Amino acid sequence: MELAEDEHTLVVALRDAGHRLTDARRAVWTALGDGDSDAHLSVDDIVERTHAQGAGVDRATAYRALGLLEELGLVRASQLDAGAPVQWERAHPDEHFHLRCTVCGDVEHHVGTLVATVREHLDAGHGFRADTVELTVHGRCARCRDH
Amino acid sequence: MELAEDEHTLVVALRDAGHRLTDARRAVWTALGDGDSDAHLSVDDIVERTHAQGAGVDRATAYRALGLLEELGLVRASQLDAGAPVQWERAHPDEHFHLRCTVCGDVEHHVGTLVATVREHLDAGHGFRADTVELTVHGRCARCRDH
DNA sequence: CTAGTTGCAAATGTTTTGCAGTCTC
DNA sequence: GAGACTGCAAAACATTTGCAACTAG
Repeated sequence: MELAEDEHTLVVALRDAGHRLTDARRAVWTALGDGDSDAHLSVDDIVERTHAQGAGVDRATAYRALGLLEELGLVRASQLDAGAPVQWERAHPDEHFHLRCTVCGDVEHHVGTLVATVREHLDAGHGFRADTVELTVHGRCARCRDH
Repeated sequence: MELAEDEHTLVVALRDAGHRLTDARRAVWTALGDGDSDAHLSVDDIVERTHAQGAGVDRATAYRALGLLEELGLVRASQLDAGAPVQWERAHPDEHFHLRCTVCGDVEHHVGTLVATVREHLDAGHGFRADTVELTVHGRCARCRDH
């Protein structure tokens, strides 16, 4: 049931944009949904997971699939660390941003009004129409803050 | 006068941390101060400027110098576009973030209370102690918003 | 003089691209 | 069947590193 719903999202988005549903795209999409949905996966992580699933996808193909899914608004890329490989996650309807703990390395999502606040603030006060708000905070999480 | 003050900042920071003042570091620092101080320069831009100044610095050396100056808090790196080369600017005492116009490509600085607001919000409401807040907004600036 | 720095060249790691074969629609 | 898609290998980038020569303190 969950799987079916997942696939449905993918199928519809691809077809509506005139693209084909292929094993590779399905495998990448599935890999992003595995386990905890908060996962931030590098392209290599994703490729690895597709192999574990039995439908091994090539790295180049994974890059192409992710690029397409990003265009379609199904996935989201973030550069949590400059220089490090880009990390991918399924797009979430709520705007959120990333809290990266520099001690334990954990990445949490933070959903809230903050992004909307930023957007309004800029529109009203600055005439800037925000499309995407990329907010990453590095610091120490509640567990690690006292060392 | 302005140049002398510039250099002073650099000299003091380097010496206090036990590093040497070299032509290469001075050239990189100067390159970042050239022209409009709002410039966001890639490493290649910086190298190019050092050559224009007459004190040509190697790319590897520029990377090393920037890494050091970043540690000393004199410069700041930002990844305005995932995948694109990192861009550098002199550190500014005010916390600010970047507004990137997707039409004209311009990058403006926005100084204000927003970053502090984010920081407080996370500390009070979430127990997260923020060290660095990286906020980049992509959208259309006041000039380009109406196409 | 001596350890910190530099330039050059080569290595690393990520992402992109060209192309012949494959598979979806 | 036609054109979109894939895998493989090679290319293109940004960034880092090893090392011998150089130089600031």
